[in-house]
Amino acid sequence: MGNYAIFVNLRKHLEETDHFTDEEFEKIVSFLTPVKLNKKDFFVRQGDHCGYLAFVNSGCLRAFHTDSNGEEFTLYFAFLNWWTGDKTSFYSGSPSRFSVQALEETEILRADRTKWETALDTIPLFEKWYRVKTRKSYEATQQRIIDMQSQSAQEKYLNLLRKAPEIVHRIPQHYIASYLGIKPQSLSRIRKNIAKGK
Amino acid sequence: MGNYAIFVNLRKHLEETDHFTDEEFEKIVSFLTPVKLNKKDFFVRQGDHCGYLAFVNSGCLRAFHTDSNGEEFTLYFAFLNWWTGDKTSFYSGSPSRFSVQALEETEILRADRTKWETALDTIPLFEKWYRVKTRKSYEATQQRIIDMQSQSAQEKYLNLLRKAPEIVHRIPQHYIASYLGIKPQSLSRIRKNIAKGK
DNA sequence: ATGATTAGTTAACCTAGGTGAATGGATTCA
DNA sequence: TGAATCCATTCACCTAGGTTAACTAATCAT
Repeated sequence: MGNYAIFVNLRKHLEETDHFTDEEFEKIVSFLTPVKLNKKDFFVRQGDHCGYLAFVNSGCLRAFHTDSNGEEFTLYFAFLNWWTGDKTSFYSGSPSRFSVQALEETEILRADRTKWETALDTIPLFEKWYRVKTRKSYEATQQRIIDMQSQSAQEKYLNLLRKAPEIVHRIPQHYIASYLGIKPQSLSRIRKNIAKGK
Repeated sequence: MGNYAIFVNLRKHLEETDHFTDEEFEKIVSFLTPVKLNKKDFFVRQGDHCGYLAFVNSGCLRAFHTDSNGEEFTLYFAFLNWWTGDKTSFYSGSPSRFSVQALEETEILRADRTKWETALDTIPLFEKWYRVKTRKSYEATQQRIIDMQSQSAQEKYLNLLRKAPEIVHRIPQHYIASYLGIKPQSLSRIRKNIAKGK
């Protein structure tokens, strides 16, 4: 089975919620393909079919939607131990509603549709794990809607700083702005206001 | 088994995606309790444990979050054939992040946690149905984030009118405003602008 | 029926964030 | 190593939507 080191994170991640036997884990791993992405490589482009899901093993990706005016909006950043890909597209074959692009050199474990289905069908614990995972993603997305609505841009930025400093410090500011739903100039202004004690 | 009429919608709803045998369907139904809600009754209050999920059989509910300033934001309206309830709270026992309140006299089919688990565990097709359903909710929520971000209030309102006229015409305007993320006065202004040809 | 809340509208003014343009620093790439 | 981008910042001005408050039309409760 060759290089196990690159599956260490995955195992730790899976075992945060469930305990998998070595056998089960090796089976899961056999359905995944390690892939390297260079900075700016796309994992999937909006409009294309998203044929894969990906587990982030190192590096960082950005998922973003481009609207009809060409404006980008960042849905999320995917770091170590995140899963990414447009599930709607993955499952139904519809065009992906967002792009996912590497912000730096990034290593992912890639699952294609048929392998994924086989994994879910043949490893009951994995299926259970995935069900809970999907539910949690749903909950996080619902929470994001609430947060988007109930906070000013400055509050959102300060909260991001508190809850995820690694995002703020690792990622170019114009992407942070696009995550907060504002323009880079506005983020600059907000940062200036914060610097001089609001 | 008494009154089957109130389960007709549920059956049609389930069979949109999967075909259930009479046996399976009766089993599912046996895990549900019909409940009547009067106008303004709460199905769950934000902060309380959400002990149930509900299928809407008639009437209409509103799911809304109240933020720290007391401002309400409507997450969605639940009509015929919608499911509602805060799943996070339902599954983990955490406080519900939003309230769900009847906007008119409403009939729901209510599932409590243990019954629901039993249904999922003992009816594989139901489990499969539920998995797909959860995924679709997730996708819809992700789409809502995209829409919230990429449209002005006026565009959101016009789109809502196009895509869901029954919402706009059945529901008091201040709730529509809170769904769009604006104040009732602003919705009035927008409606006036639209009336005089933008 | 009648007074009392609740819903919708309008208007004058305010503010957070957008726009466009200019500047300087940092990367990238030939 | 130098031209070309790209990134972050600043500023002057603009605009969508918020705020306050007044007025009217509906609903509701007794």
